[in-house]
Amino acid sequence: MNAPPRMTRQRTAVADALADLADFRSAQQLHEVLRSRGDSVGLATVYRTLQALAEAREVDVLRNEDGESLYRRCARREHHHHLVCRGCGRTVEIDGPTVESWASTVGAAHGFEDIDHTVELWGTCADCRS
Amino acid sequence: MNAPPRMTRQRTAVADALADLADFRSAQQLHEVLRSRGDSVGLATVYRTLQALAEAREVDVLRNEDGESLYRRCARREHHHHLVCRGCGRTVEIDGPTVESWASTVGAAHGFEDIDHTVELWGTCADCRS
DNA sequence: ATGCGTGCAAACGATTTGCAGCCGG
DNA sequence: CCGGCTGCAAATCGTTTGCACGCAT
Repeated sequence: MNAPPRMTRQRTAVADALADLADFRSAQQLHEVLRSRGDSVGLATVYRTLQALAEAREVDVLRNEDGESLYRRCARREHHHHLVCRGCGRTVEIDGPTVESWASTVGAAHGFEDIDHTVELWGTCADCRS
Repeated sequence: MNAPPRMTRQRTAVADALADLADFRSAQQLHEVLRSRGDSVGLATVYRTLQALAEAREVDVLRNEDGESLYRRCARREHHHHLVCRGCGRTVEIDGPTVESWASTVGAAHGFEDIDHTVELWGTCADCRS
């Protein structure tokens, strides 16, 4: 059994920041947010905490077009997809229509197993356009 | 107007390697393939060439789960998706069903523009499983 | 000739990790 | 008190870039 994570000041700070922010943010951006809030936390700790949260499925992770990891505390815990603004990270949770079953069907048809799929939408939101 | 690329030994070597290989490969893997073939090419040149080929849409690029870029010379030039083996990069080109229109519809519905989408399937092929 | 293309090594930027000290349970 | 957490700095690692030289055109 994994011991539950310790409630440290830093972990709380990161969790709080994620709870407030509604958009996908990089570890570095979160680190900056924390710093400006006064809840300064070491960058390495931010990375470690986000990794832990992601593993515990408490936050969603995805990679932007530059390959950076972005994190976000999503409303629904079930599997879903996102429409993310390239500029500010603003996010809209969306339902992948039939994607799920389609994915495993196609995969199986070609002899592949453990099928996983990536379905994300990127765009520019109204604010970032003006 | 952009001048057409010069036909150098290195560019030819990279293009040939891509033509032979059917699977998605990283720049470093290609560099190694070239080396073992005897067509040694500088790693930086491999990166630069792949970048150029990608820009010219002669090869497809996608990021694996580690954020590395993988390249492949796809059969069809039109937009399509892939089912890629996590182990060996073996690839099957697939049609995204209604994804395209679905993407822009959803995007527009939320006030987003310049919608782009990522739809890729990852799995383990029969060979990599045995 | 001309300047794009190359190789090499240094520079980069995001992320990870080693290690000594701290503090939550 | 004890071992997981932290912070910091050093180490990774894929990828990019500066620069002097070579070669395709």
